Amino acid sequence: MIRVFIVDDHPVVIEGIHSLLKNEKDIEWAGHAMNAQSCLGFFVNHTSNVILMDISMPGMDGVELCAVMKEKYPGIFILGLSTFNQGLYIKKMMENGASGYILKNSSKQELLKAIHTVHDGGIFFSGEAGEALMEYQKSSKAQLPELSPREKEILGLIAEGYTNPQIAEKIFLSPFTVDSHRKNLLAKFCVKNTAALIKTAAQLQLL
Amino acid sequence: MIRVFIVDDHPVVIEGIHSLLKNEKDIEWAGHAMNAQSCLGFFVNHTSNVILMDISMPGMDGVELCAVMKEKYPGIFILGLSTFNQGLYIKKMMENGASGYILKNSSKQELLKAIHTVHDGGIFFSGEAGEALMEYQKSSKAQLPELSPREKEILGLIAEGYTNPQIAEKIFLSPFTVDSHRKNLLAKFCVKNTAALIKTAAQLQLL
DNA sequence: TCAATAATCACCTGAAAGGGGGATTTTAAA
DNA sequence: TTTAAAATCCCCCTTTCAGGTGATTATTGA
Repeated sequence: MIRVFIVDDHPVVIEGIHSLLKNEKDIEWAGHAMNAQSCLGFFVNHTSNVILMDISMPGMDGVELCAVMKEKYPGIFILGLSTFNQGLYIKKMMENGASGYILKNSSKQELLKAIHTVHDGGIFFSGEAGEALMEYQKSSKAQLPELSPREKEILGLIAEGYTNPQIAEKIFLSPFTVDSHRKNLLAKFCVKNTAALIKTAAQLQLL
Repeated sequence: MIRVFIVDDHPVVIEGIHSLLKNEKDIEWAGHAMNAQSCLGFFVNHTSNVILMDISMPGMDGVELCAVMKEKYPGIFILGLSTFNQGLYIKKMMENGASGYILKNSSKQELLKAIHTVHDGGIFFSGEAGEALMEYQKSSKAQLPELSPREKEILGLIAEGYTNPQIAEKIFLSPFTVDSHRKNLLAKFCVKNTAALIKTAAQLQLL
């Protein structure tokens, strides 16, 4: 018997999935939580093998909650749930122990298949999400340059409108050093000037 | 009798709202569409007074669909529906004839109240959405500077990484002119350099 | 222990951006 | 028709940025 628990802050979504699953013979409704806190508190008394978890929730989001839950209850399988098709989040979710990812605009058939697959220890991706992940992994180096902490810090300050001398004063560095970091940022993002740098960073949600 | 029709690309949402409304005495389920096209095609044969409409859908989005539907069927009331709490979209939706806006993480009570309110010709906003709208309208002038077509064009080219001389060559202008527009952009956005300009524009979804 | 990376600092050069100051001409609205 | 806004153009000067080249010092992982 598959016991499904859901964590989502949208009543409509909880109701919808409940409605889709309630007539399934091999699936039992284990309950729901509307946020990460109540999930952590409430879940102790329940047993569930599969958790459907919204990636974006107020307070602690699904990505973090996923890690905590997997640590406390290694036996459960977590299926990410979202309206978005965001390669970045899917990857983070997987790194934190999720067994798969499904979009809320998936069909009932796809939802059932996903639940069964992860319950059997498999990995499932929504068609589009799967493609997004592939796309992401293929081009991750080009799209998401790995930034050092210092580079992230300086990128943020550049976006705020600070000039090299101002940044240097602010974080107690030589203007030369700040300039080096800035040039490395341009190189890592494969862009020629600040405008393109900030636009790209904004698009990749790094700001 | 209130006849509710829903346009949303998420089966879970359709199912959830259907489930929440099916036991309501004065509400009748008029059907659903999964995208703007099928809504436009399918809706002719149906009568409905209230349409719940997702603002973000593949293809034509709710904002556009709202305008089209209101033109074809002026008698219906449209209630925007979204996971987000985005003042900008709410405003656009309202400008296109919507009677209100509700978040998908609203309670059943709030959903019912919203449906009844718009059916009676009123205007309804989800608590948070309402605040967002107020916040938006209060600060809209400061946050959303009015840009001339030329300025928008040049802003876009700056974001692409083109320099003044390159832009000048591209759109057959003097570099001086491009520079003037650039300086006007900085002034209108109340920022001191390109980095802050692009960040602000990206945050306001102008890119 | 060795290699790789991050982080730091430095200089030179030319190009671009930013802060001022003006000016004329279209175009659209009042 | 007058006015306002947009769009166009020009020049001054200073600062900042970007490209190139080079270096030393942690820190960390293999």
